[in-house]
Order: sequence, then C-alpha cells, then structure tokens
Amino acid sequence: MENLKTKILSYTKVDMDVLEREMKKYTRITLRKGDTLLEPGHVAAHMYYLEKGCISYHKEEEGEIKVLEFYTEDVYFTDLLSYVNQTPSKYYLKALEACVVLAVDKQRLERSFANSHQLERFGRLSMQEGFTKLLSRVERMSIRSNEERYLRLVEKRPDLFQRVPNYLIASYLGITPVGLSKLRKRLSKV
Amino acid sequence: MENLKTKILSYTKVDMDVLEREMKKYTRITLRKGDTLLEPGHVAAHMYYLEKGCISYHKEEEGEIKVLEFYTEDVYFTDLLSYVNQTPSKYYLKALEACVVLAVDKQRLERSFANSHQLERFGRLSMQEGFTKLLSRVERMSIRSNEERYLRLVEKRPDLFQRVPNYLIASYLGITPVGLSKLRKRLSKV
DNA sequence: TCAATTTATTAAACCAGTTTAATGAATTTG
DNA sequence: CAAATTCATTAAACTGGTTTAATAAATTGA
Repeated sequence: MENLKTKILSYTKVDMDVLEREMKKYTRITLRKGDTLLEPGHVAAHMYYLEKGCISYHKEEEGEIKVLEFYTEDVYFTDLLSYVNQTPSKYYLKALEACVVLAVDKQRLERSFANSHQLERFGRLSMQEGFTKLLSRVERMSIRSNEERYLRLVEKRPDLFQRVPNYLIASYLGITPVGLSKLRKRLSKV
Repeated sequence: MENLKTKILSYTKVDMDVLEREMKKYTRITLRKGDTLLEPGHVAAHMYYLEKGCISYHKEEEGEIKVLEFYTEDVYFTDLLSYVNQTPSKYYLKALEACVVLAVDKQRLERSFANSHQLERFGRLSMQEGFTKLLSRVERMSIRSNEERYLRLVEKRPDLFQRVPNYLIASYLGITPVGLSKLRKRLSKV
C-alpha cells in the first residue's frame, strides 16, 4: 500500500495513525486480462485505486465500443456518474491487462471524510486533480483534425500504444480502426 | 447572495455564522456583453460563481475559436487548469451577455477550507459535481456523428440556442458554422 | 436611423474518414 | 502446437463536412 500512502500524502498532511487506519479499509483485488470490475446496470459501490495495470472505462452499444478513458498506474478511478448518484451504470470498467486494484466502498470512504478534516481535504484535492485531468482530455478532444488529436495522444500518453489494442485507441480518438490505419499510413509517408 | 448560500447548503450543512462570514469574502462584479474576466497569459486568481448571465470558456488560436464550455446561472467556474497550478492561462473567460459574477480569491478560499471542515466538505462536493458534469460533457463529445451530438445538445441545453451565437455553438460541437448550417438544413427537410 | 460590422446561409469543389468486405497477421486457447 | 479467434491493414465506393467565396440578414453603435 506504499504507493497509495505516498499518493495521499502528496496531496496533504495526514497523521500516520489516521492513514494506517484508512489503509485497512481498502481491499486488494487482482484482475486477469478481460476481467470486469463494473458492468452496465450495476451501481458503482466502490472507489478504486490502480496499483498495477490498465483499465478501460467504456460503453458498448449496438456492437460499437466507445472508450471514454484509459486508466493506468497510480490513479483513482470509478464510474463517477454511477458512484455519485448511486444510479445504474451505463459503462464497463474492464482490465486490459493483469491488474492489481485497491477498492474501498463508498459508505466507508464517506465516513472517513466525515470523521477527518485531513482526509476530507485529501478527498477534495484528489477530486480536483481528477477534474483537471479530465479538462485536459476535453481540451485534447476539442481539436478538430484527427491527425492532430492522434499526434497529441502519441505525445501525451505514448505508453498506451504499447498496452492497448489499436481499435480501442481509435475509439478513444473518436474514429474507426480503418480511419486510424489510413491516418498512420499517411503520416508515415511524409 | 441568497442563491449562493442556497447552493452551498445544498451540498452540506454549514453553520450560519460560518456561512455569513464566508459570504463577506466574495465580491460582486458586473460585466457587460463582451467583457473579459480572464485572458491568455494571465493567472486565474479567483474562483467565480455565476449569479446571472452566460460566460464562454474558450481558446483563440490562428483566428479560430474553440469553445470548451458555456457557463450559465448558478454554477462555479474558473479556468481550473490555471487556477490549480497558478500557471498562465491559455483561455478566455468572456461574458456572452450582461453578467453578474461573485468572485473569491484562491488564497482566501483555501484558508476557508483549512479553517472549516464543513467548508472543506462543501469544496469537495462542489468539485465532485463539476467533475461529473464534465464527464457528461465528455460522454456527449464522444458521440461520433455531428447530427447526434447536435440533437443531444438541443435536448440537454436548449437555452444555449437562445443566448449564444451560432458559430460558438458550432465550435462547441466541434464543427464549422458552415457545417452546422448544412446539418440544420438537412434535419429540417426530414 | 442609417451606416458599419458581425453573423448566418448558400453554393461549389474538394477531401478526409466511413462502410463494407476481403486478406493477412497476431494472439489466444483447447 | 494447431485451430480458432481476434485484430490490423488495404481497397473501393460513398458521404458528410471543409474551405473559400459571395450574398443576405441581423445586430451594433455613432
């Protein structure tokens, strides 16, 4: 749990005894490639911390996949839309590789926040960080040409191309696998 | 300040004396159409609450406008990327109509959070709400066809079409004004 | 209120990405 | 390890949006 502790402390000071007690609330889950952490119709009851691996946050409708986000090491994630309102999710959280995840359920986490100003503060700041990251994503999505969006992704998250299949990258970029293939070919010619 | 108080209390309980003291930290700013609250190169020093009007959060590069968000009544807003890291902004926050805005500077707000667990909690929950709203935006952006994205916007934020010029709507949707015009014509024919 | 400016529409030529389908490469699994 | 499945590329025909430019409509402001 060292990475998680370090993560929390990177946001704000938390007393060691509080932090140790907090760690006890998390359970470690190991996932094999293809395993599902959340699927449509279910309510997201947990907040997750990704110790190891890569998770896709995506929708599947009419046989089409729409990737909203790829999560990689040392980030918090869940389906926030379902988690916040405790409504059925429309999304999948699926392991793209073998993963190790730390899970804490919402009630417990809320209780921690209520009982400790320090942890509440950590909660606010980590939420803020997630927000700014998503804002960068929107910034990148708002680029009109596929080519520029692709190049930006190569620049910002080069690791994804090693660990995520091409057709999911295409979906993340908002194009078809065929479109991505043509785009790459065009780029390699110049 | 009644709307703002109600907003804060909708997130969590805050003692009246704390709330009243908090209100004193906000200053009311009135903007005329076209006025700028933040421009590129400047650091976002304030968090804002929009009492009245409509604000665009956008970028201007090579004569092209890219709208990331439209803010309307009773939401918090700022350039979070600049605000959080205190780095120069790349964006504009501009009044699309006459606006009334409440502003509080970051230092003061941070001090409030540090001094009051209740306010810290409010900070966390309002950040969470902003996050989920942005997530819905990403969800809508990830729709591939312009037509569906347009119809979704008509459904979700019909008011925007009354108060925002068409070419900004087009930018928000990720297409050109010409493209939007053609799209509307096609839809009206069916 | 009229002139100046900004915004919206239309047209025409063009192009990047889509769809469908086929082939080949790579990965998974019994 | 071979067979089955999944994934990536290519081709061809098509389509929806782009660019550029011109005109019309609406808004602004002197």
